[in-house]
Amino acid sequence: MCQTLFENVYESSYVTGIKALAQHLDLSIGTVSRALNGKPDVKAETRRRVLAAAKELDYRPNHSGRSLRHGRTNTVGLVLETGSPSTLAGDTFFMHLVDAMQETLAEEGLDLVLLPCRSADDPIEFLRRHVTRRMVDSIVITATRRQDERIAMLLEDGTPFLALGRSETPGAYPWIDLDFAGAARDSVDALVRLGHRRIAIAAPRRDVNLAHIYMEGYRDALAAHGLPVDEALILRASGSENGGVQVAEALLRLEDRPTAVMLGQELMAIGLYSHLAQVGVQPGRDLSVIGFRQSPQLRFLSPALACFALDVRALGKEVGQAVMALSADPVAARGIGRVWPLEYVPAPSVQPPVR
Amino acid sequence: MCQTLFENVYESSYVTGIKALAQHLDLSIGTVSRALNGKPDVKAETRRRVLAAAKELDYRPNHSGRSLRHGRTNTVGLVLETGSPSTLAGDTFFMHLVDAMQETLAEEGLDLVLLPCRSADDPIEFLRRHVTRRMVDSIVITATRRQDERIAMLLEDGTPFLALGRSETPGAYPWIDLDFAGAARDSVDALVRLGHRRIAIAAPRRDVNLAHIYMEGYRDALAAHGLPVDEALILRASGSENGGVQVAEALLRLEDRPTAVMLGQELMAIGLYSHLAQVGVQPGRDLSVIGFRQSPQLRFLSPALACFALDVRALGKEVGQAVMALSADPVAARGIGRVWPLEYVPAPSVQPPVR
DNA sequence: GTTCGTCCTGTAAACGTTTACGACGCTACT
DNA sequence: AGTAGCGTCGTAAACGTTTACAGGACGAAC
Repeated sequence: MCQTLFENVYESSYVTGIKALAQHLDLSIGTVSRALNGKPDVKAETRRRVLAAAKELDYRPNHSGRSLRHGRTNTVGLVLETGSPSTLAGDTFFMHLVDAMQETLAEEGLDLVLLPCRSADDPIEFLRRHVTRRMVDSIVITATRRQDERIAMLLEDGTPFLALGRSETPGAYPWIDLDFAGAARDSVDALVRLGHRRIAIAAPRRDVNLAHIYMEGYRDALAAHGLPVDEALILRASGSENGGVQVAEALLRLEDRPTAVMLGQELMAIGLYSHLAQVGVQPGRDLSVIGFRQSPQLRFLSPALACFALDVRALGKEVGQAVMALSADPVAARGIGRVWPLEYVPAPSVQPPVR
Repeated sequence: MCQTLFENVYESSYVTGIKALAQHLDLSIGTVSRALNGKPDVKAETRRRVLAAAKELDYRPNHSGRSLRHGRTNTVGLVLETGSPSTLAGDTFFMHLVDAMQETLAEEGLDLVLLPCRSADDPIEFLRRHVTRRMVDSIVITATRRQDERIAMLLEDGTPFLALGRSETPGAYPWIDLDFAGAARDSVDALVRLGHRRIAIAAPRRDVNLAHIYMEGYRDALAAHGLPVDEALILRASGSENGGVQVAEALLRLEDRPTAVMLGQELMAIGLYSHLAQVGVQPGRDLSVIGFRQSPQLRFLSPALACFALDVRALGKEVGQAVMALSADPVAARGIGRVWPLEYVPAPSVQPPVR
């Protein structure tokens, strides 16, 4: 029976993949495929045999073949920028986010791969190469800029994508971002409630998006409390530890020193604490400090730093679901725009000002 | 001319990929492919036209199709464990390593993708799914264990792989690892030279490989100096900041307190410093401390921590080259086993013991 | 004028899957 | 008895590429 298959045995000396399975079972590859994929029109006994043989021969379907046949790869890519110290990269926060994302995606049989984009790479060319008609069928971009050409490119290209971070690039696209404005507002509220009036703020350079929104929340909150905005109290520095040092230096140089400072990046606190310690200024007592995101690296600052907590795993799941919605209904997904809440966590670094 | 192509135009209303290019140019897809891939047997004028049209139509070859045709994907995967605080994940060190790796791989037209393996995943099943006959044609595993079943599986499977970290799993396979033994030796040497005799050591749990080698270097170096090994000075704790706290507590509990401690994980220093500060013990003066790897998170410790520096980018390039050697000559590559040097960086946290 | 070579191009098979379709045997109904 | 239906399975096309091979045009050499 089934001579064609025996012919194949003699034609190609070494067969592989599903064909080998079919030969071994003396079935057609079509039937084997159907059995493996749970299609209804296959006898229970046959399916059992196929599954057993697949396990025995350690059959694993070729990803390229499968992707080529369906129009999709069942893989979503998350591009992260190596080299440049972005908000997300090089952070346990990020690892947990990815972990939770993957958990959600796995439920739908989707894989997640991280695409490291070198700082030397052109981010546009990088996306072109990877995304469209390539390894992944949808993509998550991180560390969005206020003007982000990647978004314009992806929109034009029609590639399903999700932005982790807002942007002012025109067009409707799905994004999820942290509530920077809310964090700024809550910071101001907490400080004003304790009696602070002169509140400094530090944020990274202008081109990164969060700085802009964080600033806006700061101004709005001050206005809501009827307080003036003193431009001298608005400090610019990089978001790294070194930026914190610069902020501390700038603060101490001010003639009418503020009684509190809020930091728009979590790592700044480390440099700030360090420099304050050198000059004998104690956080909390001499200067109230509110950081940004909770981070394991901040847990050992003394006195403990007031900052904002968020449920990373829940965020990761939300991101994962948004990505899946992307594939399911690209049009509807374009309406997704979600601000993820940050919860203020009081700590001794914030105290009433000394008069 | 060329009626078959015109037939295609009317048959399928919407064509895509190289076929669309061919139609647009009124050429066969074979010729177009040859022109794009720089094959010699194509007229210069034709090649020019094809290249121009490819750019105009923004043609990007389908990865699945290409991979299916060649037996390879031109992609190497690096699996990193999310969730668990590994040596590499969640670290700017790691990002720089990836950056340098990618730079090297890009020269040969290879892509690098990061495969996040959830802590909940079975690492073996994860590898099976991704590596063999799938998205990547070679793989880099990180955070090797002393007994690592992944290595055994990959060896048996025949998948080209590189281990970032040694293992005692039998078999010849390529690996690159940091010189933990050398770091331990140099630490002991530096401390003994200053007059320290009772030197404590802290390292993570036994199952991770580096701890074992680090310990061995410690014992050997002590023996070389004719010093006894006091088992009470060998401390076990996790490699995290919390581990450092535990180490500090254990140190202070010892009846005959050592004058120095060496830490097998860079993050430990943070917790250690923090706890020492709480009880008024000053690093350097009261207890000399040598950390492990340099890390931006340690830069703001005071007094500055003595630790070990390494050229991350050079290491990344070495890893990249090793991966390429893997594909070129799998047999020869199995001999690769490289210990990457660590350079001792003195700092005020190490001083002569007070008598 | 035939033959040979060179240059260029088209043809078609192949990579490993999935799936629409048809074929076959069997049961059960009219 | 004929046929409709169902269950099961094989066949073959298709996904987008690459490439071995063949073939056509053309010029040069005999």
